[in-house]
Amino acid sequence: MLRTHTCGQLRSEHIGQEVTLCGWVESKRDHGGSVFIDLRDRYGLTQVVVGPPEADSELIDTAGRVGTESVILVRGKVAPRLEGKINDKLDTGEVELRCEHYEVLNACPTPPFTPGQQELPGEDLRLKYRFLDLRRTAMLRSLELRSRIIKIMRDYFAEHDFIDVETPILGRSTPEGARDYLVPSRVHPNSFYALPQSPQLYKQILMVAGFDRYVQIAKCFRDEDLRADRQPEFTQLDMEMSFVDQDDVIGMIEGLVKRTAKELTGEELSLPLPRMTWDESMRRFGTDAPDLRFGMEIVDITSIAAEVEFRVFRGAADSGGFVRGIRLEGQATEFSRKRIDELTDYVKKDFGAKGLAWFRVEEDGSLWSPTSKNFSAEHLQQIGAALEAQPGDLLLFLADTWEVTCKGLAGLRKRLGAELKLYDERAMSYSWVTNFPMFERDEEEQRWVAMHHPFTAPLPEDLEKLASDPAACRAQAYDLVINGSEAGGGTIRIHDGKIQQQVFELLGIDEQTARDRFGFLLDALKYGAPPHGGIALGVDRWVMLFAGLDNIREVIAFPKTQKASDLMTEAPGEVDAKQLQELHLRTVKV
RNA sequence: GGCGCGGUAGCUCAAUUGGUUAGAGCCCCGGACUGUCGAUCCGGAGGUUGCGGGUUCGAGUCCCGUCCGCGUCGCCA
Repeated sequence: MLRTHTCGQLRSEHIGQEVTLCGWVESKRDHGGSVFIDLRDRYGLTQVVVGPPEADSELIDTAGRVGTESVILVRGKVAPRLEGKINDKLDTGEVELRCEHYEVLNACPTPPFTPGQQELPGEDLRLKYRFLDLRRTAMLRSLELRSRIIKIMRDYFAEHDFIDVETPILGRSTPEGARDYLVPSRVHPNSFYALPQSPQLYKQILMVAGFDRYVQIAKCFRDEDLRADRQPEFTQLDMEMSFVDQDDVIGMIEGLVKRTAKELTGEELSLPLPRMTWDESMRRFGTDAPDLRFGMEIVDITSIAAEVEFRVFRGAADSGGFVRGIRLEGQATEFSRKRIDELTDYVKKDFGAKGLAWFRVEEDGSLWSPTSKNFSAEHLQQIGAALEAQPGDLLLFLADTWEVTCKGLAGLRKRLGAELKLYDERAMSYSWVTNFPMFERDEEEQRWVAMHHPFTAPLPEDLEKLASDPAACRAQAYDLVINGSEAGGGTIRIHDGKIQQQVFELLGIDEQTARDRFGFLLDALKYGAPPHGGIALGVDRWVMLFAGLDNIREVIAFPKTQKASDLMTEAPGEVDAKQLQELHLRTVKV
């Protein structure tokens, strides 16, 4: 080692020792007669003093000219800080290193930004110079946290007899689900591998193989548009268990959640975690991933709306739609017309709502709105009562299809919850959403599509609905929700070839197609498949949520931009004509 | 693909209704300084206002196109 200690290590007990430190020049204070250098490495910051009597004027001069972010080595004795000069902002603030020997290991030209600077540079710059950005303490902490979380996960599953198995990255494209990333085959002209969207099929095969408990920290790839919490390549903790039901899988994960919460936040969670069915979640929160850190639940007033004169409400109710609303406690006077117009714009543009109806609750408890003359006093009173309105509240309503009211109100609730700071940002909320529907209707293509994936088992009591009423058929599927974010999702799988066949039929996958695409799985299910199920946890999201961040890129060392490029390596890039030729590919001008 | 925000000095930002030579802080360069820790003081350098076109006597500012970054909807079994 070039060094004897790290920059975060020295304390008063080291006073008098001769030590060598290596690190980056975080900052420099040049007084002419002596120079103070803050030397930084991963472990901390130590003040180095280059001055008399240890250093001669030439050394002082040299040190005074060192550039920020240069890598240097300094040797000297640890000395106490002068009387009253202790820096309690630093762990090493009681001491300093009096430099006797100084070496520049690598000089740094003026960097585009420095890790220690006050204002955070633009994100594009941070991504281009990620090696500088990663020197920032905040990035270091995020990635340390990530490392800790992954270790907790690995330890936990190892203790519970899970086998860590690696599954292939080069696989076969499965047309269901997200868009695949494709890799052309050199050996097989016109054929392509697909990068895994998840190790789903492999882990089921491992269950058939009798592995009983499988786990993997798996990279997954989906060629879909990005979001603040979504990257095209991401990490899942993927697991699968045999001879289990939904409660077994949930119980296993709850143990992990409890341990993680305990180790990271010190919070002692009481299990089991709250559970809610999908139906209930949509009814109360309009989303399958409700943020339970605050209330502001959705209230349905369709039955009242059906009676009123106001056309927007009655029209929605008469045409099979819904009128649902939320209550903003004490916000009547806080929300100007302009602010309400902004919210109206938001629900129109983002969720296709036709408008946003609102009422102010007056001092006497009566409801007022620009449209209140279209309501009888009695109806207004009923609406107020339904939402438990108090004087000073603001009530917001959407009158639309079930779907639009769900999405719009869930959007409003999420946005307003954050804007009005209705919850403690450090608070964590964990819960399960269960009993998802098996199928969704794809109106464009006029067919059923699997809500989770085509291997999801229906609830035993809904088995006959597969044939009679697919829309009402519920699945043995469960999502873990943390702070309104989907932090994981899993299912019990179909282990019966006949039921699998039935699901494929319903999805419009005929026997031949099923055989072509999933023949190996159907074979495996035939040759002695145990009942099995599992879950995949979004590792990046876990880290993001436990770090209290709202952006997944902050917990990934080398993330991609919204257009899926890497600004540092400039991936993706063009390739040589020769490479294309070997792959039997030709590009087309766009 | 839609909607929205942004792009001005190396960095973070400002620039009135379209009007003088596009400013400030930080950084950088030179000088001063025996204790600073956001050092201080003096002086200085630094600009194709993302790119292309248009309107205008005059464009950082208005219009059209385009590229890039961010947010969001669609999308994400």
